[in-house]
Amino acid sequence: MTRRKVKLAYIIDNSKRRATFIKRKKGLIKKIDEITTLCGVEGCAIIFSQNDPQPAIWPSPSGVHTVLSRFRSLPELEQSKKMQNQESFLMGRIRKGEEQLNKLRNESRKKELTQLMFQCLNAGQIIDDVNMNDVNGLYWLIEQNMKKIERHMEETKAATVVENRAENVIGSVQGMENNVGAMQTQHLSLDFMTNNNFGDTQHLSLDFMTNNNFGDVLPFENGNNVPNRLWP
Amino acid sequence: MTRRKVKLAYIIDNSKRRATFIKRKKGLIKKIDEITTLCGVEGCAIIFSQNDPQPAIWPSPSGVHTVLSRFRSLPELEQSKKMQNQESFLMGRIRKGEEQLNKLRNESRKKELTQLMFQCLNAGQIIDDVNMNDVNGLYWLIEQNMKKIERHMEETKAATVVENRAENVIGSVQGMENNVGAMQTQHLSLDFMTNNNFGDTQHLSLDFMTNNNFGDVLPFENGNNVPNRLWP
DNA sequence: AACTATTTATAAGA
DNA sequence: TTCTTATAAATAGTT
Repeated sequence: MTRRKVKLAYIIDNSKRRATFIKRKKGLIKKIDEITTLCGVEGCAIIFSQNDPQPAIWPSPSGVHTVLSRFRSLPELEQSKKMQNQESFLMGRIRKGEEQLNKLRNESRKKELTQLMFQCLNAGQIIDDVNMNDVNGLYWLIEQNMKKIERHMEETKAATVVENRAENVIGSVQGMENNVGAMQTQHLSLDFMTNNNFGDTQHLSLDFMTNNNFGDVLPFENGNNVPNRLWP
Repeated sequence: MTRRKVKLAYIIDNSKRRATFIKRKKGLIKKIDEITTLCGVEGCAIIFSQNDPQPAIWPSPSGVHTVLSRFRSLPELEQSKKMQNQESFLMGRIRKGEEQLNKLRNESRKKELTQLMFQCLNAGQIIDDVNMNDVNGLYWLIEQNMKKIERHMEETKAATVVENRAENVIGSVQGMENNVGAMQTQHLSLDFMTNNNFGDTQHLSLDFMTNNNFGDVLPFENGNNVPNRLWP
């Protein structure tokens, strides 16, 4: 500074502050321009003025793109030890969004499967356009429901499953594996009935074979893995 | 600069460039810190060094958070005329993500409603824990399906709806409005049947009243509005 | 918006 | 590298 060494604190006086802001903003941009040119480096800056809700300033031009994709492609947030802050807010934001997306995808897939299950129950059979992937999904879903029911039974010590109105589906699974050369096939027969909360029960039996491991579920990001989507 | 006026161009000499980078980076951060403090303004900067794939530098700490949420809340990307660049790559990324989220939310809600509809159809009545919101949703869903069916009939000129295997639900809606003082109530009776692709049909009739406009759907971001979520 | 007295930033040298 | 220092740049206060 000049004429007087200024003390580093919020400038109360409105016009003075505004003037300073404008001057320093200009200087800042110049500095950033210089460092990028001199050092062959990508960089950008954002500044919001306070009363002026004027958007922001972005110094370097295409730099923003490069900077941010590089930033994004960092191996791990952990690597950001060298960042002068603890955590990148923006990356956090994106990560959060992606988590939400994954969660929603899982929920969505679960709903699809439940719907498919009910459709099958309505039809009394596996309906035509159910592919292997969906059968895996159904298998997974039924397993989950069974686990839930088992937990619930454990808790309530209820004698009969049918009276358990909290759950929709009970099932029994018998598995049998054959190894045919390198190809592993499995025969599975599912036999389940519903207690669909409205008094009536329905039966469905699935019978199929596959060369997939039924236990395989696709790797989703967050906790409760759901086999992948039914409809693209 | 000093000792000599430096010409603004890429510094060829490696060590010289590195030294300059370090010095100027430090200076830059200080400047940003100063402007934010002095002017009560939020700002941040990212710089990647070039050979050093060291992540980046983030000057202001919590500033990043505020800066970016403000940046996000800008009325329109169009407003970014003042930005010294054309378009924020990162914001695009975030916006895309949000669009995906919204789309998925809508799909998800639609699946919930479809499931609920089938449950109702199974039960032959509106099941107990269906709230007004869900009834609105059902109404909406049925309307959508009806529209679809109508469009399809239009296209195929098919005489009977029951033979239309592409759709699940047909319905008829009769509405009647009374204005009771300031409070507007509506009596609606829904009467619909399904052709659930498996040969059998099911009937459901809903009878209810409300002081909501059934036509109201909650404002979702993208296109095809779906009434809001069934389960929190 | 321009001016300048000073403070700051920093290129080059040690 | 780090420190020193001469000098270029930035800018607070003033007009």
